Amino acid sequence: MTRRMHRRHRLMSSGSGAGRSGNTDRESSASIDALIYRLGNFMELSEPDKQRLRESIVRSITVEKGKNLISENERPDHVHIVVDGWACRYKHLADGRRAILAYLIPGDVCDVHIALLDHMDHSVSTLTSVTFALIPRETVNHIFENYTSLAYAFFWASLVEESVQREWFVNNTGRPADKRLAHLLCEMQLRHRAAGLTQENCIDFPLTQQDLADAMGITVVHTNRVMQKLRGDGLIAYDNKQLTIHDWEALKAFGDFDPGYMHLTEEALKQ
Amino acid sequence: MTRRMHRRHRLMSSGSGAGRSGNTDRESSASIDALIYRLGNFMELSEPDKQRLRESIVRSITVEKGKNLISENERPDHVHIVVDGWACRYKHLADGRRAILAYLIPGDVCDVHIALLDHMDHSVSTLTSVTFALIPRETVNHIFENYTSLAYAFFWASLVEESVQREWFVNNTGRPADKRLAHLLCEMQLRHRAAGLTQENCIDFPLTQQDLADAMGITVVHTNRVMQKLRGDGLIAYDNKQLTIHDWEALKAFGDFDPGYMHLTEEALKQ
DNA sequence: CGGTGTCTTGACATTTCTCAAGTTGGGTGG
DNA sequence: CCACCCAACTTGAGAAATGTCAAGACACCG
Repeated sequence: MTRRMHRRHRLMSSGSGAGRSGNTDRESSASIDALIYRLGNFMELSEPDKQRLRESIVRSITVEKGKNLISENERPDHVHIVVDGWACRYKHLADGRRAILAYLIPGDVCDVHIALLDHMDHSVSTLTSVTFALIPRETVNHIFENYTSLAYAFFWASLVEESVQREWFVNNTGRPADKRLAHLLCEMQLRHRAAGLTQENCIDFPLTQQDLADAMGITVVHTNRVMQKLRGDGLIAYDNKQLTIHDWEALKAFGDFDPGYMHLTEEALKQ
Repeated sequence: MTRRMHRRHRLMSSGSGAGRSGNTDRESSASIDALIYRLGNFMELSEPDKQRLRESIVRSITVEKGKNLISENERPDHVHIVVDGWACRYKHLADGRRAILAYLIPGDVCDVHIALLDHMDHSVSTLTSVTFALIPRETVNHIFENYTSLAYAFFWASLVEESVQREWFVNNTGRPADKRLAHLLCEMQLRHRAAGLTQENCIDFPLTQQDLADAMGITVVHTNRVMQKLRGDGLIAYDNKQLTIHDWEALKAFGDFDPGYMHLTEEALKQ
């Protein structure tokens, strides 16, 4: 009776990779492969389902660095999916600081929430220049109501995001700043790997120390010192917006990083 | 084409309230009204849907205080719903401390995750003696695949929980301990009110200071001092496991509490 | 070549932790 | 009914982590 879905891992559909960096013109044709790749982590999407997703995209837009895409309390008409670049969820604190709740990288859905909730409870803005693919809200609702397997896939993605949010909570609540940073870097490395955006132990890392500080809930000054410590200990290197993890096992151990919460497949973990 | 669901607020079905405290024998008949009440916050469930939910419950269990209900990495066979008492989600930190991720009160679903994910990424345990209603996982999957409106309702509950988790993240990451506690108490008061579990400005509050400390990521000692401060300032009173909020507006202001993230209806907010 | 954003450094202030020792209150066996 | 026991709550004093402020260094861009 119950058709169980098993987690399966598929390579991205032939010949098309989620844009690595810079602007290839593939993106302007609303490449949603990053999302399909990600959803495919949970279940194998059928060709018709994939096609359905691709056709749902009405257009794609590019937003320059540091701009608000969605503001708290709005109800956007479209669901946005990151195709290229880094964005973040955030809220403002009473004293004016910005609390970053999540980093969004290619394949991440910014706002499924608005398919069901009547307002955004946080904002989304870009940390680099970002390209988004847009699906009308009505289309998303239509998908939910007519294609169970796609609905499952979106629900799955949402549950995984919730799990990541819980781990961020644990990270910021229970670990000192140095381990906190180590843990965060481990996660970003793995998420990039799982999205096919990494060469070896190196990822594009265009964030400023302020961006990191706002996510970890510490000051820039302290972020700087903690970063120097990790560098000094030979765990990481950072140069020209490229982050290199010199000693993955050591960084993982130091940051108490256990990737179980990311719900990745075996393949994505090893790769 | 798209049938939009509007948020509606309904009183609990006649004559039955979510168990207030103590053990009434109503609970042993697998009262799931707390959940129906909660889901009903988003949309009016049809009578057949309500019936479907009630019939899904195969049994209810009572677990004594301080016991693990679900452990990390397990995949329980049933979805658990709190009917009476307080439980929590938590993870262990490397140094042995416990990080509480969420408090679960009547109407909260402990583990929908396992309908889609293959393992729990955190544990659930009781903070008081707790009664749970159980729905077999297979039944939940069946509901998802055959009753769109109920599936929507569960998805909605999951999105709201995610939103609450984000706010907990902001709270612990961006606010000092005293405001953190004020914010937490505001939330618990409102959640109880929205679940019909409050008289005036007073709620059952059976948590120890250790339970609070583990949720806020501070030590018991500091929790104690901060609590005294709120009491000293005349914001709250705490006696005999009853929490009284003397000055709601002041507590709200002090804790920067804005209930938007809870996605409650107007009615639930005013009441 | 100057300017602006980002990174880095130092000295001192504040929050929170640690440890260690009471105190209180409800429950339980004699 | 008393005596004691244990969990929970309180208190104090000193230590550690992180914040604040202020200034200088670096680097990229127009």
